[in-house]
Amino acid sequence: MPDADDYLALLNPEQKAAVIQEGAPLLILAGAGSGKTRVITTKIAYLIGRKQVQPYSILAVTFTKKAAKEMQDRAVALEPLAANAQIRTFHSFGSWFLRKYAEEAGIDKNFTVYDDDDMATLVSKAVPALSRQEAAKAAHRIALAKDFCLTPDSKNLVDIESSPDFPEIYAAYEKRLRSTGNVDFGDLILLPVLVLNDREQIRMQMHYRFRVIMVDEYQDSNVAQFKLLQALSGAEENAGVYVCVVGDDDQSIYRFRGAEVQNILTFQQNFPGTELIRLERNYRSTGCILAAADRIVSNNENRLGKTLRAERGNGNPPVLVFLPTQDDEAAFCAELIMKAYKKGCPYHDWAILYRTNAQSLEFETEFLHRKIPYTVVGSLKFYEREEIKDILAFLALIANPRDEIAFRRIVNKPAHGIGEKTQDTVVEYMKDHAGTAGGGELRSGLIAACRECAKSMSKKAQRGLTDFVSVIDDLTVYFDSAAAGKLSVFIEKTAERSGLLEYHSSQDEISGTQRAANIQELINSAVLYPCTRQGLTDFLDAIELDREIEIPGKEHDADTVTLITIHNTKGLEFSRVIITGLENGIFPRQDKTGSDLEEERRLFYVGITRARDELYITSCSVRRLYGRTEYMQPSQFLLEAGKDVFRILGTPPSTYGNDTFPAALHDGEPRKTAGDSLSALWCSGTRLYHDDWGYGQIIKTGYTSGEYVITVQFENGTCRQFMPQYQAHSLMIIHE
DNA sequence: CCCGTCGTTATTTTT
DNA sequence: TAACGACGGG
Repeated sequence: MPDADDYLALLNPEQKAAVIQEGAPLLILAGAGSGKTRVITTKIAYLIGRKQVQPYSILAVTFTKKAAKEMQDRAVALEPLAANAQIRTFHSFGSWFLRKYAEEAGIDKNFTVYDDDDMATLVSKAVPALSRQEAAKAAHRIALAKDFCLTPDSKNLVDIESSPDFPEIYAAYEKRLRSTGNVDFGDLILLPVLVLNDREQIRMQMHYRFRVIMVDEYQDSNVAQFKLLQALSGAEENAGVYVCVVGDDDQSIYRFRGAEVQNILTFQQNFPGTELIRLERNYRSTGCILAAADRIVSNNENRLGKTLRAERGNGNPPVLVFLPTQDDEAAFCAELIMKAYKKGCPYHDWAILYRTNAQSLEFETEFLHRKIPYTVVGSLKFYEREEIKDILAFLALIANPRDEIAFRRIVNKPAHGIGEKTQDTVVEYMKDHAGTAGGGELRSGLIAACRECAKSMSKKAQRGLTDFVSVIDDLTVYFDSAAAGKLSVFIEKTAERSGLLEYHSSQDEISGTQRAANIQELINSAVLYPCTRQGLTDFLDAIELDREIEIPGKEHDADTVTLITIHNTKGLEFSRVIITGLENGIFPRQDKTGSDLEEERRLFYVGITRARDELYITSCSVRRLYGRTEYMQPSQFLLEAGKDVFRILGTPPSTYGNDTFPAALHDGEPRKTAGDSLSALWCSGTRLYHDDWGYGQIIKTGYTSGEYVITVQFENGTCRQFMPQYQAHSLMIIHE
C-alpha cells in the first residue's frame, strides 16, 4: 500500500494545496513547466488512497490520447487503484457515452466517426449545388458551429457564418448524417450535451456515477465542452460533484478550432465559490528564458495574470539572430546543431520550431544535405493517407452498412465500372427502404441495396455491384467465422480480397510511395484486437479518436532533431530550441489584430517556454514567399520583448530599434537588391566570430570572379578570406 | 477510366 | 515556388 505522505512530500506548498483542496470547485492556473501533471495525478492518487473516493467515480479528461495515457500511467504509479479511474480524452468520453445512449441520441450503436474530409463529402452529397470547395468550407463551419454548441436552428449561427443559406445547409447535412447512423467529431461532444440536458434521468445517472471531474488543458476547451462539464457537474442542481480544472490562459492557442479562452477566464463566475490556486514555480526553463517569455505575454490584455519564477537559476539569455535569407537561417541552424554535436550534444536535444508546416522544407533540404538526422512531426498524418482511409472505409462499412461515405469511397476502388450515378441510385434506394423494410433490411443497409439495385441495371454496373457484394460477403463470412482470431488477420484478408493492397502496391511502383508498407503498419496495429464486432468498433474508435497513434517508422530512441510547428509542441520540452521565422507576416501571421494577435503572442510564449537550457530565435530580412522575394521586417514581438532580454547576433535591420545601418553602405559597391545586401552586411570594420578562428574583424572587401569576398583578421593572428554568400553560417556578425 | 496539362492558391489543426 | 484540383483527350 503506497503511503500518501510519500508523494505529498514531493510537492511544493502550492502544489500540495491544490492536491488536498476540497469542498469547492477548483481552478488551478498552472504555468508552463510548473508540474501540473504531477498535481493532477497526485490528486487522483490522493482521493483514492486518502479520501476513499471510488476510482471508477473519478473522471479525468484531457485533449489528447497521449496526455490521457501519461496521466493514467503516472497516477497508477502512485496508486495502483487509479487503473480503474476514467481517464480519457473528451472525445473518447463522448464516444463511450454515445455508445451507451445511442438510442437516445438517435444514432447507430455501431457508429463510426467522420472526419473533416468525410464531412465535406457528406455536405456535397446533401447539397449537390455546392462546389467541392464550398462544401469543404461549409463543413468547416458546421464543425465550428458544433464546437460552439449550435444546432441548425440556433439563432447565434450567424456569428459563425452569416450566409443566409448556411442554416439550411447545416440542416441538410445533419439529416443526411443521421441517415447514416454515424457521427462527426463535433457530435461526440454536442450529442451528449443535448442528451444530458434533455434527459434528467440520464443526467442523474451520470451524477451518481461520476463524483469527481477533472479537466486538463482547460484553456483549450470549447463551448460545447464547457456545457458538457456543466451538465456532468450538475453545478446548477447541487449534484455535489467535485470539479477541478487545470490550465494556463497564456497557453490557449486553439481559438481557430473553437477553443474559448473565455471558459478559463470566466470559470470563477460560472462555478461560484471557486478557489483559485496558481502554480508559478517553473522547473523547466532557465530564468533568462522565462524572462523573455514573460515580456512577450505581458503585452496581452486579456489574461488572468501570473508570473513564472525559475527554480533552476538564470542560465544564458536567449540568442536573437538576424540573418539575410531563409537559406542562411537553415544553414545557421544546421551549423549550430553540428557544432554542438561535435561537442557531445545529441541531436535529440534540439527542436526547430516554425509557425507553418511549409517552413519545414528549407530545414529538411539543408539537413538532408548535411546529413543531420531529423524527424518532421505532424505534417503528414498517417490516418489521412489515401490507402489507410480506403482500408478503414471497408472496415467501417462492415461495422455499419449504412455508412454512405465509406461505401462511396471503396465501392469502385479498384475501379469496377461503378460510377457516381450508380452510387447515387444505391444510396437513394437504401434511404427509401431503410425505414420500411424491417430489421433485416436495415441491418444489411447498402449491401442489400446493392443486391436489389443490381437487378435493374446495365450489364456493366450489374457486374461491378455483384463483384463488390461478393467481396463484402466473403469478408463477412470470414469475419463471422473468425471470432477467435485476431483482427489484424481479418484486416490483412480485407486488404487482399478487396484488391486494395494490390492496387496500392502498383501505385507504389509508379510513384515510389510507401502505401503497401503503410497498410502493413495498419494491419500490425490491430494485433491486439479480437476479430469480433466489439473488437472492430474498438479498433475503429481507437484509430478515429487517436490519430497520433500510428506513426510508422517513428523510432522513439532515434537520435534526431525535431522539426515541428509551434502548435504541435504543446506539452513538449527540449533542451535547446530554435524558433524560426520571427518576421511580421510570418509570425505573427499577417492580418492578425486584436484577440487574434493576442493568440499569436501566446503561441510565441508557448514556443519559448518549451526550452529548458538554450533558446535561439531567428529572423530573416528576405524570404521567398509564394514564389516571390519578400523583404521582411522583424516580428513586432521582438520589439515588444525589448532588446535587453536577448543576446543579439547578426545585424539587426534599421527597423529594429535605433541602430544605424553599417557604414558599409558607402563601401563603394552599390546596394541594389537584397542579393547585394552582402556588401552592406559584410563590410570593413564589422566584428565577427568564427567557429574555428574565434573573434576577428573584416579588413578588406571586394569581388573575385563575380563573388563577394571578405578578408578577416582574427585576434589569434590568422588572416583568412571568406565568401559570405556561401560561408555565412560559419561566421557570425557580432553586433554589440 | 487514366493520364497529362493548365490554372489557382497558398495558417495553425489535440479529436 | 509547389502542390493540388479541374478539365479534356486518348
